[in-house]
Amino acid sequence: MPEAPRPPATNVRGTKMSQENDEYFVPAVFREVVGFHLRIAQEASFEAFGVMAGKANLKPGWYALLTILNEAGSMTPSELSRHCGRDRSTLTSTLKALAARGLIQRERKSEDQRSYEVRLTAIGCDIQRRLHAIAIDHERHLDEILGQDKAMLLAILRRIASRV
Amino acid sequence: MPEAPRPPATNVRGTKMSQENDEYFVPAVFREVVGFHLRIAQEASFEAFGVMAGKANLKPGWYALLTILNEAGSMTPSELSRHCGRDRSTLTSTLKALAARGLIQRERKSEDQRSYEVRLTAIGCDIQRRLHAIAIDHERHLDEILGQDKAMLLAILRRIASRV
DNA sequence: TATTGTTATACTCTATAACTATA
DNA sequence: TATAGTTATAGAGTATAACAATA
Repeated sequence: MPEAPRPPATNVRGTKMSQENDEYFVPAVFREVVGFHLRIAQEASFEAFGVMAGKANLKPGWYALLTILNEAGSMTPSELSRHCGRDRSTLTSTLKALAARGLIQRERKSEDQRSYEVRLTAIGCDIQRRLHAIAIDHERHLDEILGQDKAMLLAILRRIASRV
Repeated sequence: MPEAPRPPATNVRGTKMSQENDEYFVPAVFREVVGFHLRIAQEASFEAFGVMAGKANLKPGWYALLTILNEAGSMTPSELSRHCGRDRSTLTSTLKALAARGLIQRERKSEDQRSYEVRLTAIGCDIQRRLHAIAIDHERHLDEILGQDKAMLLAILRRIASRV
């Protein structure tokens, strides 16, 4: 099924290639492969967001957590981990860092002494807002790239995520 | 910009949620965010491939390398790294493992004693074929999900990757 | 000087298993 | 016994910097 060998490309992703239409390098075998293009597009998008956040000295990895908290008001770490789709244990160190920097506050639950509610502090709200502004900016950029196709892209991606 | 707080969801990705149309959990704020859905779709697709490869006791991470080598015939590690869009140093340990298992062979270049050509052995070709069969299978599954929309999705993803 | 492959090192993100303190 | 949060540990996957050999 792999295509015939090709003259060795001397190119890198991001470099214009004379034989291709794409502006980034794609090994011939992967040209029509959905998973490949999904990965490249996802990496490009995430990196662009990360660069913008980095310029503002903000951790891109905080964005999802802070935003979910901002939306929910408060939540336990276990609830948060379910909202992120990641294991509880992966949140501990991040929550610790967020607390140490005063972005979140923890409050023991009276009904269940094992657990506690996490909520944003004023600083946390501010940082969330700044990250969100970057995300909005990034999304606007994607909107420009996507034009009329955004709704269709989202529908297709949802279909992949729920049925694959 | 974030929407109003919602009742805390008790759900996890993959679980049906009564209030949503999606079959997996999506925090309200991220519902129309391209980057979020890109990530979820990419993870789902990659994981599905990984599960299939795992069942055959094959490392999904080998697929790209072996397939590029199969296509090109032979290549130096530096060339390979450029084709993958990763730093040279990230390939060393994988190439070592592939050589140790007899999937690739290395041959010193006469013109440049610093470098060598990597090519698949018969075993390497076989493993590549098996991984490729899984990839084809996976792609067929995606084709079923995508139907007529595949070409459009690929075009949109290429646009994101090259312009973001 | 520049490049190739390698090493050392580190950082991010993720997971599992076991621990503790509660329930 | 079961659950919430934590810890220890590990494994991908990636990157940068520096080194030896060679160009």
